Formats: sequence, C-alpha cells, structure tokens
Amino acid sequence: MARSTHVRRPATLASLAAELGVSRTTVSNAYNRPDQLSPELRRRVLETARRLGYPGPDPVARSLRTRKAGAVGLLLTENLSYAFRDPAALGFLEGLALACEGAGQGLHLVPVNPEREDVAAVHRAGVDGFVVYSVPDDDPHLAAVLSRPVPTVVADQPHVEGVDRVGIDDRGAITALAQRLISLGHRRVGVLCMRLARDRNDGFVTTDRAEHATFHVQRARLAGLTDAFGAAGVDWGRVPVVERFDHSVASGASAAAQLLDADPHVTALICTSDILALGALAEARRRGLRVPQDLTVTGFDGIADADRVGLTTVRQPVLEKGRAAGKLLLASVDPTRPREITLNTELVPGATAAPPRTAEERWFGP
Amino acid sequence: MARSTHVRRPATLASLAAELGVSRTTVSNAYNRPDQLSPELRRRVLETARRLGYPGPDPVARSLRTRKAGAVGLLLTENLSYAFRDPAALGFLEGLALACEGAGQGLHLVPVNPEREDVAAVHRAGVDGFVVYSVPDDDPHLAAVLSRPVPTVVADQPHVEGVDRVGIDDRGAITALAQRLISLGHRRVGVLCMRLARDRNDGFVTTDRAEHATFHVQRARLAGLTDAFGAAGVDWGRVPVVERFDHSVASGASAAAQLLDADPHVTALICTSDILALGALAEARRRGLRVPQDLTVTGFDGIADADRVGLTTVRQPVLEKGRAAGKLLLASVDPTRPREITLNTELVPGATAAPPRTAEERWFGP
DNA sequence: AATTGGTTCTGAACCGTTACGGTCAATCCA
DNA sequence: TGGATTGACCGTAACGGTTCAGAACCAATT
Repeated sequence: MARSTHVRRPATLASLAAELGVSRTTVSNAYNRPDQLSPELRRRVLETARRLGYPGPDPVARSLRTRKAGAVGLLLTENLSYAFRDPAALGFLEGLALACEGAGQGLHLVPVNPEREDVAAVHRAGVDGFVVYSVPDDDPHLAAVLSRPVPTVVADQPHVEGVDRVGIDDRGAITALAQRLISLGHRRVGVLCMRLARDRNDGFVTTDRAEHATFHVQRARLAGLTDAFGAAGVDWGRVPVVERFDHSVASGASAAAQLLDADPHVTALICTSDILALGALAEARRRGLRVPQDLTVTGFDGIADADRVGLTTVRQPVLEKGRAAGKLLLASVDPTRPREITLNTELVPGATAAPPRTAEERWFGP
Repeated sequence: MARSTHVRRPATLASLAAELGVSRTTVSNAYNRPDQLSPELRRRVLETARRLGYPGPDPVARSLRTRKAGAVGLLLTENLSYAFRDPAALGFLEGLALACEGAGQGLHLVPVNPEREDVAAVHRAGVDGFVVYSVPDDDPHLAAVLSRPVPTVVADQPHVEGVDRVGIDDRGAITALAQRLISLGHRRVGVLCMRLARDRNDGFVTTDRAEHATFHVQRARLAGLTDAFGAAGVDWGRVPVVERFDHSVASGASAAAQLLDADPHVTALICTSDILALGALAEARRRGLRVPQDLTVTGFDGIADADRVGLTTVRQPVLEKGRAAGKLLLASVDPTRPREITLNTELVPGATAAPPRTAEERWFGP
C-alpha cells in the first residue's frame, strides 16, 4: 500500500492540472473537447487521472457552470409508489422514460408527500425542466415548480394558464361514451369518480363540489357527463355521484356498494377510471347482478385489465402521452414547438354495456 | 408593465442581497437558518424575493457547496422503460422509491442505452449514491459507477467484491425447488433462462457459457439446478438449457418451443423467471399439453400473474428488496450498517408441478 | 467599570468546473 | 518574405451558493 499517495481529498480537475503542470482548461478539454489538445497530451492527462483516481469532472460543478443538469424532473403529488401501481400512470411514466432515454436525459422523480405541504424537495431538484402529472390545480408543489426558472410541461391534470400542456379531450371523450349509454336507453345512472380535490371526501358529491373540483381531469369528465345527460333531458342534479380519495379497485367496489345501496334502481354505473370500474364489476358480481344484463358498467383509460374483462371504456394513449410530454419539454428551446398537444381517444365498445332492463323484465326476467 | 425591472438575468441570492443592502449570508440564512436573523428582516428578505421573482437558492449551486444532491441514482442496463414492464423490476423500483421518499431523497433514473457503451450519463448524474440493479458483472456502466466517489449498493445482479449488496439466495432457493421436482420423480428436465451475458445468444447454452455467465443471478440459479440434479444423479451436461436475450412472455414461449422440439421427452420445464414460465405455459397450451399432467412448469420470482395462474415458483420479496437497497444506501454514513442483506424466499407449491407420467401413461393415458 | 453572554449580521474563503478571449509559435500561401 | 491561418494551450472570470470565524451592539451580571 505504499503506492497510495495519502489522498485526503479526492483529486479534482485542478489538482490533476497541477500534477501535470498544465492549466485546468486543458484538463477540462481533455474530457470535453478532445480536438482542443494534442492526442499525446490528452493521453497523458487521462492516464494521470487514472493513476490519481480522478473520476472525471464533477457533475454538479459542471452543471452549475453549464447551466444544464441533464435531467428532467417529474412531479406527481401521489406517493411516489402510486405511480408504480396505477397502470395509467405507469404507462405515462414509461413513455416519459422513453423520451428522456432517447435524449440522453435522466428522469428525476421528485419525492413529495401528498399529506404535507413540504415544497423543499421541488426546490432541491437539480433539473432542467419539470413534467407535472396528476396534481390538483391548487397544489403547492405545482406552484413551487412554476416559480422555478425552468420550462414546465403539464400532463393532463393541472390546468394552468400559459403552461405547455399535453392531454386528451376528457370532456368530449366521456360525452361520446355517455351518448352511447343514452342511445342504449339509460336514463337512471350513477357515477363513480376519483378524488376531486385535495381534501378527502369519500361519499356523495354535491353539484358545487363537482363543478369546483381542482382535479381538472375529473372535473372535465363530470362536465362531459352533464353535457350528454343534460341534453338528453336528465336532471343532472339528481344523478348520484360517489367520490373516492384512494384510487384502487377496492375503492371502486365500496363506492359502487354505497351508490347501489342508496339507489338500487340505477341501470348503469359510469366510472371515471377503469380501476374504479373494475371495483364496480366486482361489487356487482358480489351482489349477483349480471353485467351487462342487470347493470351496465363503464370505465375510462383503457388499461390492460379493462381489455381483459371486456370493459366498455374510453381508451387513451397513455404511453404516447408520456412520450409527448417528454418531447415537448425537451423541445422547449424551440419557439415553434406546439404549446399544447391533444391526443386522440377511442371508444371501446366492450361487453359491459347493454340496454337497461325494462320494469317488466326486472320483475319477470328477460 | 412598467413595474417590471427589466430583469435580464433572473435574480440571484447576490442581487437580492444587493437590493436589500444586506450580505449574501443573511439572505442565505433567511432560507436555511431562520433562527440566525430577526423575524422582521427575514420577512423583508422573503418579500423582496417574491417581488423580484427570486425562486430561492439554486439547487445546483447549493449542491456544489454542500456536496449533497439530495438524490439517489438508479442504474439498470436495460432500457429505462424495461423497468416499467417487468413486474419484478417494477416491484423493486417501487420499494426503492418508497425508501427514497421516506428520506426525502429524489430518485434519479440514469438513462443508459444497453446497446451502446456510452458511459457519459453515469458521469453526468448529480447524485449522492447509486443503486445498481440487474446489470452484468462486466458492464461498463457499472465500472463507471464504481469509479465515482459515492456510495453504491448493488441489488441482486452484479456481484462485486467489497460493494454493499442486497439480494436473495438464488442458488439455494432454486435448489429447493429442484429438489421438489426430483422428489416428484422428474429426471428428464429442460431449463429456460434469461440472458446470461451481454451478447445475444437466443438458443441452447453450453456448459461453459452457463458457468461463465456474467449475469450473476442467472449463473447462480443455473448452478443451483446443477447442485440438485447432480446430487440426484442426473448428468447435467445432457440437460438442455435454452437462453433468451429478451425477457418477455413471448420469449418464454419461443424458448419452450425450441426446447420441446429438440427434446419432446422432457417432463418438466424449469424457468428462471415467472415471465418465461408464463410463456412456457402458453406454448404448452398451444401444443395441447396439459399442465401439470403432461408437463410440469416452474418459474421464479413470484409475480402477481404467476399467482393468478397458480404457477409453481419461488417467491422473492421484490418490493422489500428495493426498499432495503434504498435504506442501505441512505445509511452509508453509518459504519455499523450491514454490508450485505440477504432476504428470504418462499417456495410456492402452485399447481403446475406434478409427478411425470410414466411411459405407460404416455401411451395409454392416465 | 469591566466582563460576560446573546443576538444579529458581515467578509471572505471555498465548492469544482467551463466559457471566453486571448497568446504564441509553427505552418501555409502566393 | 511577409501576412494570414491554424493548432495548442492558458489566465481569468464567472456559475450561485454555504460556511465559519468574527464584528458590532446591547443588556445583564460581577
């Protein structure tokens, strides 16, 4: 071990330069601009670096100087691990990862605790830009992101004036789905929706709450239903809407139970997500209700499991959405880029929607 | 817009201090150590910051000075998006994310292209440490990570002397599974395994290749099988082993087909992952082979889909593994921490393993 | 009156790098 | 031959903060 030159502190570019008797610039160039020095000197630099255990320019110092971090920040207000549970979020994440990977950018998952209002993590993230996904319009973390002098792209959820955005036409898409149910004959329906605002409200939703939901996507989907059923002459004020804070199959089941208990005569359960719809299907099965003969159930998103069970739903290109968000962000330097991207959705007929049973059928069977 | 003080460059801590007529230290303290200045002055600082649009201390500059990035790097040699596809990787990721979240650390996904040897991304990542998952022992990215002066934890895959590690007893676990098959009476078996080294080799595996596999986990699992079947008097050199580069259900199916074509008399297909096993099941179904009556199939990992189809497999705690890796890394300052964590596995009996049919049964039915 | 202690704020060093605008000698060209 | 060009390298000034050892001030204590 006599070889070790008691390196108290690890070598830096400066110490390496000193050792070599060249300027720091030259060492820097050896790493970053090989054409700026002779091959021979460069070889010497790199060799000495190896000998001294110099790992190459410090990324943080470099970032400070170049004003580039080489990473994209991702903000989602749910617990980080939520993103790994929800198939739609996962698809988005995958698409975003693909875009980053393609551009050689890292993906920095910002750790935020949805319960606390600790915004520090947003300020601490060394990133060149942010993608914000699935947070309410009034989220303090979102505000923190926007306060930072880096480009930001919002996906779906928060609707912010003047900020680049990628999403779908939630309102129009669910309107089309609703019109289908209407043409099948459904008039007495119930709705299961996700969290509408930051506060927990597991239960029925007032018209006011629905209209002022801070989760933009949910608000838009409810509005789309209002559009369609309002036009069909259904008094929307009487349509039961049940909200769940947690987004899970179990939540969907319990919400369906709550709604069916309160109004056993609904002929269709419209869910604002496939996950909730899967829960509704489970609850229907539990009650011995056949789908779609006794009850129509619809979802939204088009996740793999929905496909598997033949759910009537709206498919949206989640992976493409993530990729688009990434590309949009990474193209921020280009002033001619689109400022907003709306992706297409597709109505999936599925097998969980059918005409409602008539009163006679209810009593005497089909 | 007369109010705007033509801010060419965004405000910095220094410009803010100048505006206020205080020192930079004081402004810094206003953000980081509120107890170091009078509440009144602090209020003024923060107010002026808001007015000037100063977003708070620059994270990169802060990182340079404090030598903390507040983020953990994750290296996996697969395409980044692979991690979002493979259930086992996903579980690991979720556990790791949980650990990071709990510690307020970001999770920085390092973008590496498995095809190219571009190590730059590793050098560019501003992180306090690395978790390395599922890369071969001789991966250049791994070497790059180790050259950086930050703590590193390896999960499962690369086996590196002197580096902290979390994993399972792959060899022992699969030995137990094999012994079960042996006691059921299986002697003529085939093996389906994942990528053994960085080069693509879709097909049969020589003994030499198996023994020198650079993917440590695969090597260990194959070795475990050798242990068990060797002890049972089976000539391992004659056991067909088929390798697949891509890890997917389709790969599993094609590997199973290749193996069954070459040796229709095997009574069991032992797969080194559940994903491959699911493919093997699909191929068996395609051929009209009943599982387990006509063919035994086993997996490894214990993913959700395996559970769903009742696969005989080994369950490993993937989420816990990710969490353990994170915790181990974040505890690097503690010299008394464990240097290696081995988690427990569990044999899942499942319903895809049964005694092999005898020759008579083969001809005359059960 | 001198000492002590506490609060509030400052000056200067430092973190490790890259951008910018040079210098200087060697080479090229007509 | 002399002016322009090129290649190789260097010095300085940031980049935007944090930190630590004091300075200045004031009130309380000895």
